[in-house]
Amino acid sequence: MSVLQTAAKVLRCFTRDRPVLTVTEAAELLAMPKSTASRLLRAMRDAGFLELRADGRRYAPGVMMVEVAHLYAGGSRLFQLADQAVRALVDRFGHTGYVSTRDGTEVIGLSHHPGRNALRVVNTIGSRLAADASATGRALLARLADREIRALFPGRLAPPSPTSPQDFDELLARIAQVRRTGHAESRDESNRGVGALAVAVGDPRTGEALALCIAYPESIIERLERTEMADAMLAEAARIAAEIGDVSWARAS
Amino acid sequence: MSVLQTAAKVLRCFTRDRPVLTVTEAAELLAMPKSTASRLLRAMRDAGFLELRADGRRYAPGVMMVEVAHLYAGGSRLFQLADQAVRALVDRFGHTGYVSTRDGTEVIGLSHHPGRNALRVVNTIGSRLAADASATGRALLARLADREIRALFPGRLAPPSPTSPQDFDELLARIAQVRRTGHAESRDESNRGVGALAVAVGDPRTGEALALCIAYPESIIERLERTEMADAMLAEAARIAAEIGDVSWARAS
DNA sequence: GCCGGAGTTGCGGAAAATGGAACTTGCGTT
DNA sequence: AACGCAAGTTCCATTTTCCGCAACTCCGGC
Repeated sequence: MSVLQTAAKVLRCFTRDRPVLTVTEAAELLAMPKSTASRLLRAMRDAGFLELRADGRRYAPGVMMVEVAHLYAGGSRLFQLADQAVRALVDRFGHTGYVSTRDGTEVIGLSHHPGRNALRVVNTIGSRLAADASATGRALLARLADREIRALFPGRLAPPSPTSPQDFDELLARIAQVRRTGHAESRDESNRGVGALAVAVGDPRTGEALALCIAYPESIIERLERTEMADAMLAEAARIAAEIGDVSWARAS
Repeated sequence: MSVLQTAAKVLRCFTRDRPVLTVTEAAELLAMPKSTASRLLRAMRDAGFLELRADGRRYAPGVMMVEVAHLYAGGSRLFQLADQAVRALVDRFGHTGYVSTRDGTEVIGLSHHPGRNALRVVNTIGSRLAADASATGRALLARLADREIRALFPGRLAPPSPTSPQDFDELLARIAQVRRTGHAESRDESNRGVGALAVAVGDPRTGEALALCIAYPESIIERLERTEMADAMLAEAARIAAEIGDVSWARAS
């Protein structure tokens, strides 16, 4: 196995709950000799992937990661349009918005625009949610064929709340509804008390797809506002689809 | 030279202007044979550092980078306090705020909070500014001894505007003023028409230091508001210093 | 069908990573 | 102050990977 693979494994050891790593922790987590871990972490630091905290023992991700990550979406016109659209929606409605992408059965936040309301979702960028149990996820899944979706979910679903799809058939039904209405909706699913609307946009040529999402406290939302937001999101998505040249979108809506 | 070093060099090839890389580009930029570049990029993709765009030729940073980058600051209590403080300042004054750190003679944005005003600095996270020619940079430099600052700037300064320090002595003078007042100020320096106030906070035990910064359109700012903001920033910094246990800060103010 | 640029693959020599064990360091205990 | 202990580093022979060259494939344009 190449060093790069191992280095990537090290990076994946970092989590919200474990933002720093010592040599011993890394060695245990990756089941490697301490000597290997010691040299690897040092090499990663020398290369800029990690930095050594001032105590001299704990390693954390390096600034280089921040610099590079920030360019992740730079090459994607789709992302820029999506991000701009979400910003406009946030400005207009005051709720929190974000742009996400799908990776297998999970969705990952790529950008985050806190709104004016009280919703304090700590940090959605870089964190993963189950695709079946979130509006963003179902909006993105709706772009796949049922057959492809089935292939993604071989096992049983693990619904985090009673308002999430409880089994695969319910997931498909919810997704079918997304295809009809153009938008996905969640209430009280991965985050308690939080509702969300999501719309997917994509570039059919590249297969790239992103979801625009607006999240709000379930308690303060009115049906009228929700309808208005869904319409506004669809309008933004249509604008983006036209700009990108996504003809399939026009068909769907 | 280890693969990690080379991989890091590849990652550093990505910029705002070149957000994707082909095998040939990478080979040219890093002066390596195409075969090496080809295998390296593929290995980096297999490990998750890069992803291959749908055209099958262009590589871009991978999602993993976003995930890891987001944890960069998670291990730092100082960063969390600083970010929170900046958010409060942005809420109060409506201008754009950010948190930065210093890397040699440059400062790098770590978090970014767009304000309500019209200032549309596209994206400060992950981008670098000259430390000598920015408020954040001078605020952070002021924590060093003059001797250390001199060691950082061996050559001549390259002031980007007439309001930046034109030579090393002027830089030292501006920094001395930062030490007296506790805050740094810039006008029309790296960004035209933009003014900024910055205050540094740090943990003397670890040596870690960050700058809080508020940026605003130079044209709309009143002297009174600037004073108020500087005071508010100093108050936040003092709160953070107390929380962290930075006694040196108390001495400076 | 040919050309040229872009990217990949096979091969031997060269360089690096690996794991075990011995060694050093830092720290709290007795 | 010596001791024990855990964390981390260094040494070294072995194994694995990497490197650069050159030959090769792939694909679009002419």
